[in-house]
Amino acid sequence: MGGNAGQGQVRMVDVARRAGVATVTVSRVLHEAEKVAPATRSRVEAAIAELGYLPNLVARSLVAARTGMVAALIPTIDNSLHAEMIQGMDERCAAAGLHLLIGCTAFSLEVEERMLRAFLSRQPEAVYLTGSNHSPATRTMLKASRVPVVEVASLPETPIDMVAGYSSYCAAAAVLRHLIERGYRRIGYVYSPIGVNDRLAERHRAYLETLASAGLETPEAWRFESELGMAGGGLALARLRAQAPELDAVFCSTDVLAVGVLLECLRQGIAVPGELAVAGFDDLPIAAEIVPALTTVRIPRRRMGEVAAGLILRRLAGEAVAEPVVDLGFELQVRASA
Amino acid sequence: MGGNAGQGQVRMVDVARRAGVATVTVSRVLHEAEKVAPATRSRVEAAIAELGYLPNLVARSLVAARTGMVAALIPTIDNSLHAEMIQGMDERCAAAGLHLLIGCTAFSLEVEERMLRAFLSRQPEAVYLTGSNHSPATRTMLKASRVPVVEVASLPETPIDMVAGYSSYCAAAAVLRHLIERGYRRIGYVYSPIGVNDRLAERHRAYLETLASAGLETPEAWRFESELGMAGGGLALARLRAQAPELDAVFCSTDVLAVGVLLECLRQGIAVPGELAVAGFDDLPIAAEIVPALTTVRIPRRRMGEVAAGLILRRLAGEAVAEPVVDLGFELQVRASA
DNA sequence: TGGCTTTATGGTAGCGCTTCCATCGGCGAT
DNA sequence: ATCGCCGATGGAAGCGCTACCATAAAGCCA
Repeated sequence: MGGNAGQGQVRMVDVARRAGVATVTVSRVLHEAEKVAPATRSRVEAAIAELGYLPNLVARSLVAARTGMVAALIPTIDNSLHAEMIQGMDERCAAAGLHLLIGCTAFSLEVEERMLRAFLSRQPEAVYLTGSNHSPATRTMLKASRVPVVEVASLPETPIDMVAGYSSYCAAAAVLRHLIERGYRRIGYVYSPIGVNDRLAERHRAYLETLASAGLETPEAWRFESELGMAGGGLALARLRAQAPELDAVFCSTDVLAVGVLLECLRQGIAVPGELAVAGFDDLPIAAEIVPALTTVRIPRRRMGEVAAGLILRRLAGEAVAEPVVDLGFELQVRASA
Repeated sequence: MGGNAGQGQVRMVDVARRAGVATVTVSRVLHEAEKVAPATRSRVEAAIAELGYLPNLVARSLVAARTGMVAALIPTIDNSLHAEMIQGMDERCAAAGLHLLIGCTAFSLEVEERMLRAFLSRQPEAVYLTGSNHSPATRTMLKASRVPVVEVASLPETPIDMVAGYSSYCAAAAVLRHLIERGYRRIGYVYSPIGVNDRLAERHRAYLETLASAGLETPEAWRFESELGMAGGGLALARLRAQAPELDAVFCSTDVLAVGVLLECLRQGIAVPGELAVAGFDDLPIAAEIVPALTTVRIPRRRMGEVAAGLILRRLAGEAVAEPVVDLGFELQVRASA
């Protein structure tokens, strides 16, 4: 028996029969009510209410070739950054009657490809992708499907279609330049495993290049790769203090690590920023609250989702999108920690 | 033009033509490959690959009366608790080939009802609902649709169908009893607006009843309702210290507020737990890291999602679910703050 | 009042796929 | 040699709905 309604389902014919009209009239009441005589319309509406009729969108989608669904692929849902982007996206989409089909790629291009194949089979009207790192097959499928695509969070060199992002490189460089301006010269780097995450790769590059171009050193002993999570930040700090006690500042690839570093400093009684300055990336809500407040860079997470939705909606409305690549920028947040 | 593929779409007939077989044979290669002769099968598979054919799941769903989709309604995605539950749910569902259609109700029963109506039109095979507070119309629709339903996070008195939850009342009571055992007698309460959130309502009740049954007071001046967020917790602490300086402990309806309280204590130099004990609810990752570490109660967020998926999958497999209401319990986490 | 448009409704085809039943060789059993 | 059966394939119907075109009734102008 498992599965949905099936046999018991009320169909449009049932409503039509009850109201004494043809099915096409019921369909019209649903979509172009103004073209139906008031008396007929209310009879149909009554029948709909009495039978508790819900139109079958699967059937409608098949004939109308419009599903009203948008496929979104994100690394994981339980990551506040992506959750907020999707939240912004969903609010705009829901308002336009578009529903989100969400899938998690677990930071794997292969999983992304497999999920995309499955999702495209569902005939979404647009696809939301995270970042700019995608497998060739993913790109091919997307091109072939001719569905509008938005890549969110990066600024790809070769965008698939549309983009709502920011430059991780520039944002990280801005934080690092701030540290340099403040006089810090021995700046360490704490980061989580990069994997296929192009944003983390960019931040890494920004760390190396920005310091190099300022004539500063970046020996390997000043870097530490740690599991993502506050505990990871704490561990990283302990290790860095051991292997590179000369550091006067630490840049973290994300606030989660930075908060871990800050809390470890609190535990060990290391004065921030006196003894060691700390800077993060993302501007999570806790950044402004923690003691000392964290210097970081705010990225427009919610806004990226909203803009992504806007781009899709405009495209679906048939409008040409003049600027398919939108750079939402970032904002340096200078606080007490650096 | 806007919208998905349409005209250019490769259909099953195209594959059939190319492979020199009937469409039904292509369908068989896709679903019951063993019934097709090896030679034919590889010819069809070649045609599929050459044309980049993706089956149209909308059409398949219509005839098979199985969409392979599960509708999930949560308050917001950008809430780590719900995100983790959904993450657990999604992992299990994805493994079984079920895709999640996610909608945000923004803590409104009316929005929930509207979204459910829209989602049910898409013929989901199951519905995931948050909490146990739903409008009568929501319940009616669900019953009429005969779709398996799981309510997650609460233990409803009158479940719609299946449940994967825990008791907010018991969990909050456990934290409060711990505070009482530790000798605290003047226990305040910081909470976020309850609205339609039955879990928050239960915690509130637990606060009043647990203290009362221990013979302790709960004057109104010992409670403070604050916006959700760390800043809200900080504000609440400041207010409570002003209006009720006699408090020796504070219980917070969620760790987010508790962390706000803790950080405000740090800022104001209030000794925790010496001067004031603090306890939270949820056991967010930061609870174990913050200084002092937060005493709280861990709820099985990810597990609830997994169990919810398990219940749905068993039901869809046609198995009778003997225990449709699963209580996942909770774990008191005693740490330094109380 | 006739010929015209306008408004309200219905009939029918078909979206892309799967399900059911029919067909057709070929093979072993009698 | 004949029958029956099975494995492999195809034809056709139809899932529930909407798009398109047809039709009938009602209004409008000269």
